[in-house]
Amino acid sequence: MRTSWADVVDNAASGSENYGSGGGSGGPVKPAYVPPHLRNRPAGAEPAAAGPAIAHNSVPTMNDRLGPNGQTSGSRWGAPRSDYGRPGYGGGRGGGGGGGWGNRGGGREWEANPFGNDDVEAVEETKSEQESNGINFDAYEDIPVETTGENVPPPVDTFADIDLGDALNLNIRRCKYVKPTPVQRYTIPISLAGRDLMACAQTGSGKTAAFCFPIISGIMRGQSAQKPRGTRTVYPLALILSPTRELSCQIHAEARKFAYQTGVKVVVVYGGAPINQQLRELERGVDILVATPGRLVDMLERAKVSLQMIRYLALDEADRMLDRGFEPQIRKIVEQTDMPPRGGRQTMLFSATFPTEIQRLASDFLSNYIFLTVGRVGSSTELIVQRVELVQEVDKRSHLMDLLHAQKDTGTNGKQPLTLVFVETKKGADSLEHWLYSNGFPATTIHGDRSQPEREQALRSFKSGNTPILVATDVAARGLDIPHVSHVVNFDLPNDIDDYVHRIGRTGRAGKSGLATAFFNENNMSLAKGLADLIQESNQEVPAWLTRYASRPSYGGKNRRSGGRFGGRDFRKEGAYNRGGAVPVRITTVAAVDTVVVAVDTVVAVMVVVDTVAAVMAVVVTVAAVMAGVVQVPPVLGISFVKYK
DNA sequence: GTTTCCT
Repeated sequence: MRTSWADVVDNAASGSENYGSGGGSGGPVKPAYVPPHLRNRPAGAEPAAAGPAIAHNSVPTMNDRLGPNGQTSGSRWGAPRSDYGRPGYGGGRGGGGGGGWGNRGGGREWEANPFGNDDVEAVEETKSEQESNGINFDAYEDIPVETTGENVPPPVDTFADIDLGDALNLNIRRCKYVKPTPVQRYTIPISLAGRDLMACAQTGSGKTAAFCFPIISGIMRGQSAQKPRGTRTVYPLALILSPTRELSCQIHAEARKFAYQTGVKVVVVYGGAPINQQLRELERGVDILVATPGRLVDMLERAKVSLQMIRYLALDEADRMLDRGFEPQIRKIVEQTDMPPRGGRQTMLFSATFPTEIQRLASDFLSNYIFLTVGRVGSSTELIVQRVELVQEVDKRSHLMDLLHAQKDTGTNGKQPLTLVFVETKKGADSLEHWLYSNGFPATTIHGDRSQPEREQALRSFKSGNTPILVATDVAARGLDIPHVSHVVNFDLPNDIDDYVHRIGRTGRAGKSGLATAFFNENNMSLAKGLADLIQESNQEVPAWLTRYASRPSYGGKNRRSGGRFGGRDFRKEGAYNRGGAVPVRITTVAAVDTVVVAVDTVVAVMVVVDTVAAVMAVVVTVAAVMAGVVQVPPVLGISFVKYK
């Protein structure tokens, strides 16, 4: 039987004091002012020849790493690498593309243009579309930011302030990203400085770009060691892990845009799809590997992939990746493979939420990291109008139908707005979808019992508006960037307030507003306090009945918020025994005040059960002293010390 | 009690 710190903490259902918000990927950005020197440039212009928009330092090193085939890559900043023997990158289809790129190499492949329109000038042409697809930067004004850690690099105000490289800068313009979002302003300099990072930022605030840009930039400019040769094993330089297949696909699609014509190759692997096809893709070259944990473990065990060259590790939805369900696989990937240890790689963890106990776990993977929170608790969700309605189980369906009927009339252009309905179980999802469909509502469903093609079809059908109602389990709760979701219905509320935060974060993205409705009844009492506090912190009115439930001690449940502070707190700052960077003793109060879990590091842990608050404090002080080597263990209070692993 | 994550 496996026992770990994670299990202890997780089973303990500890009360934590942490909270964050947000979590998503970069959405579309408001087209805006293009400085004169960037105007009228041929879209496909070879940056190295066209003259950099940003003065790059003249690093005298060549990117001379060897590709899997042993060819030398002659490229550095801006220029496409030829280390996979690719041919001319072909400029790009459609208007404007063309020139410059792709006069190198002579290989076999053509890099598909991930952009619909390759013309940088389109940035200006689409100014009139601001309202429809722009990030509402006004929504990001005055966002409180907290950073902790040693020597935190200062934020930047514009992409031009960052030395990302010509090719990447061009892609940023192609993406119509004009100005970095707050999380990007802070994380990109931190990442470029080579620092490890734990970042909490709001849903839909642009985290994907925040970790992709520095990785791509770093690989473009990086000195690289020679990859081992003579095997069919592939050696990615960066690994991005995410908790669902669809999210990995989404990250891959985003990253491919950012990496277009940089020579940096991005590949995604995930379950439910033919593995041989993915292996072939890998063998054509991979710098950045985006993966779900299961499929990656499979490939590692088959020795198809080696992590020994990994320079960057990013965990998206990092708190989910380190909770009980995923933690063993993540440990296997990060700690039990040939991946360089922490300190030997750069590790970046991102999520909208970061419970304290997960921060503790996460610190195992980090080295002298910077902790960053962007966004006040509440500001993350102020754009999302939250409604909580008292609905009994038997009334849920008819109540949902009322909501759907009501908003049918509010749709624009004769189209019903997109509604995402979360349920607790896979069976429940199928059953609700069937019921909706037979009642004349075009719905589809996404959950883990459906085949991967079915899941992807459901998502496409929802996005396109063909079936404007999507019934989903938590597979769709995190990270997915689905434009135009105007309403999230928590048909069944989740057990964890953090899951609620992520679910409602599927609407109100990129600074837009959204609506979230929750059906609350006696089965959700444990969520009452968390929900009431969250709504309160979002400056919205809490229903009186919910306040009453929340104030009942037995129903209050845990409150993971940190007193209306920022989106999360660096757990290193908490407690009296862990000041400074090192963490001599980690303490979690569990459930009630009668249980304390103390961990000294990942190897040794002690569980102590006592019965009064005073005893808890006595134990804490004692254990801390013991661990610090100050005193011998006294036989205090009949404490049982359980050592494991 | 559930949901993700290799066949």
